[in-house]
Amino acid sequence: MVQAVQPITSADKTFIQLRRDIVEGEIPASSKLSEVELSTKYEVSRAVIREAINRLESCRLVERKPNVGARVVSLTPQGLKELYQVRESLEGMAARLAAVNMSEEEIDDLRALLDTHFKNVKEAENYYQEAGDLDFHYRIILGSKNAQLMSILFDGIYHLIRMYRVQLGMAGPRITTAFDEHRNIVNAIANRDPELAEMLMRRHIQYSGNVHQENLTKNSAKSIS
Amino acid sequence: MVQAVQPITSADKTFIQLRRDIVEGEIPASSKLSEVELSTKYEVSRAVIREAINRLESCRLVERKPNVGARVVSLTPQGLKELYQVRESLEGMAARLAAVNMSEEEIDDLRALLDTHFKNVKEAENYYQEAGDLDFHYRIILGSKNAQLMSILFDGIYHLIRMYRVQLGMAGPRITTAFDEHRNIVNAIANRDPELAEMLMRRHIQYSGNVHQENLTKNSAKSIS
DNA sequence: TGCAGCCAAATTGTCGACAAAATAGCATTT
DNA sequence: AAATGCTATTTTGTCGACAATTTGGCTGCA
Repeated sequence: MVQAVQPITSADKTFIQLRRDIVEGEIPASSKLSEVELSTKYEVSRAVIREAINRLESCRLVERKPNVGARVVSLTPQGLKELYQVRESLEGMAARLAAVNMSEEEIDDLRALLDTHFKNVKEAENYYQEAGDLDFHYRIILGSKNAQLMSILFDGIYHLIRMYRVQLGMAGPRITTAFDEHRNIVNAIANRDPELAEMLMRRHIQYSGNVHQENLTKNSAKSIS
Repeated sequence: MVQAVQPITSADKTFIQLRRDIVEGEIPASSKLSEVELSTKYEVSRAVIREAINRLESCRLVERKPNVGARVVSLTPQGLKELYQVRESLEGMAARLAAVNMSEEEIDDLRALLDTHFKNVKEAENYYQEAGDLDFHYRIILGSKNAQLMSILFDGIYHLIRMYRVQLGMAGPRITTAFDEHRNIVNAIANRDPELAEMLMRRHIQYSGNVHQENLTKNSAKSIS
């Protein structure tokens, strides 16, 4: 028996499209979201747009004021810092839980993934870089087997962080060092060492967060001058 | 000049009312939420109900399937466990950040609060217990000065945890020991010791989580027999 | 009896219209 | 000229109706 694909409503599609446009910067940060304007642009009724905006609000990608309207959130160094703090905490916990809950098979797959990425990265320096990093974190979060954790990270934090990365052009170098960090984390998980796995993951995210912070202040200084 | 109160829309009120009814169990767990039924019950249009349900979904209090409808989430031991794992992680981080970001005045206030609660608890054993505990955690999360953290905890996790507590009747005793734990956490924050504050907070939540877990399994065993 | 397909009822998804509120511009006053 | 108050316009909030989809039950057939 084939699993029937879940039907996607118009509101779903509009939400996903809108989210994409906001994250990728086609709808710029801090800009106002007019319901009528968007409903003509995306060719759906205002009700659909309203539902999409509501969902975007609960992702914290837009902010709404009653009777006034919705704006895309504005990007601030403070905001990015806060995001990374939450991410560090949650993914640290994810690594801790993964060290307990991941199956041996999942761990083997994760190792294989790392090898593949390593080869690809050596060949085409930074093409696979972001995708590889994402894959890695994605699997560990899945490995935590904690639905709340997954929901908060995948539906919320990750889109926000990506928004910062795309719009402030923060392609962290750090390729080879990040790779060693990834490998150490997998080893900790394979050794069923939750404390170490958490600690390594938290450090790993702290480092990448710091890099982004620096890029951000550098870039905003540039754009001011 | 007086700060104007933010206008509250019908959808806001309905959302808050619905959330209350779900958390307090007046709308039982796992029950279906019919839009027409609710719109007659709360005397608002279906559009308002839909918006409220959408927001409840992003709080993870209800689950929706396209073209089928929304159900209140079901309460499972696994679900409670996952919630406490996330809570431990996030509030641990909150305590860590509070140790850095809370002002001296806020710390003094927190100390005063603890004293007040201690007296009240001694007088009327468990009346102030829950409110006191809530107050304490609330202030530390505020003290983190991290908007993401606050939003995830206040808007999401806390209502869900309360739902479990109310509906599965988990009034943890643990009054005096919890008090000592609270005091130690405040001391760590006052000493500007982030690592210790985080560790103590995480333990504190682990303990209370364990108590609730036990109550839960006990109660569900009871209700089965 | 069991099962497949179909039909009817109920439920959700979408839409356009109206009501209420906020905003912007203009006139008036000091 | 600046500030205040009013009015017109725009924008959001709410509603009821229609369309699309699912669900439950019925009929007919093997």
